[in-house]
Amino acid sequence: MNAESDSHILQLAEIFRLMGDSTRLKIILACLGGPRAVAEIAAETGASPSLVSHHLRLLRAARILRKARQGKQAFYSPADEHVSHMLVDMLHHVGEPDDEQDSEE
Amino acid sequence: MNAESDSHILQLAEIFRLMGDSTRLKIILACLGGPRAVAEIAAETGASPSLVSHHLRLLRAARILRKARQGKQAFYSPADEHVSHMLVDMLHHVGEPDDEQDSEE
DNA sequence: CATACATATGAACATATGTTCATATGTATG
DNA sequence: CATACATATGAACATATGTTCATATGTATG
Repeated sequence: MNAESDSHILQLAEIFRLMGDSTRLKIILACLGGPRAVAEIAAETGASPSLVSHHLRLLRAARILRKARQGKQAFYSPADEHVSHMLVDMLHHVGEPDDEQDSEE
Repeated sequence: MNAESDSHILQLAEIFRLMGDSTRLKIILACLGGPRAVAEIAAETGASPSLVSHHLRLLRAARILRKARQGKQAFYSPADEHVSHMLVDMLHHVGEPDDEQDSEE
């Protein structure tokens, strides 16, 4: 495990950490369909605008979402396609039934 | 956001949460290559056997890794291919340069 | 059955983190 | 420049969580 791969692992863990909170994951998913205003995201996720804003700051800092101000509103959308694609894939995975084998105890 | 998709989101968030710790992510990656004993994982990740064991329990409970006892040792490997594939993909993503655009401030 | 080794577990602790509330900042409009 | 609206920010708090240490459990061997 060299320094470069270790750095990649840390980056990856950071992305997963941010996606590992259901409120934050819902916020990300709400933005997958295109630019969403903070108030829209709050309504769709059921979280307060303040909380959404806090999380959006983290997601933006991690380059998961990008921000675009337009008048009084701020619209957020996915920062790149890597994350979007992966999330769509993962949602499929969760939707599919497990090909699980035995499990002791 | 209906009940089913919400359940999927919670499942997905749980998986991400577990992968969102660098120690745990290293443990998972160490097992991608095939069955690894606890002591091996500890050596490769630099974590104590006790800590590795704690994390392995969580990863097993979440069906991310599966356990196979063989004599005194316990070997862990990926529970299914979904997670393995996704991790490999994600590592590629992190390795590739961003096609980032502008960013204010 | 005693010993040695590998792994697992529980308690304790320090620290990180999600959420709320109050308040500040930014932006358009009269 | 005052008002209204959207968003952002900071402090405070309760709770979750990663790690360590001591100890227990499981398994093979003499």
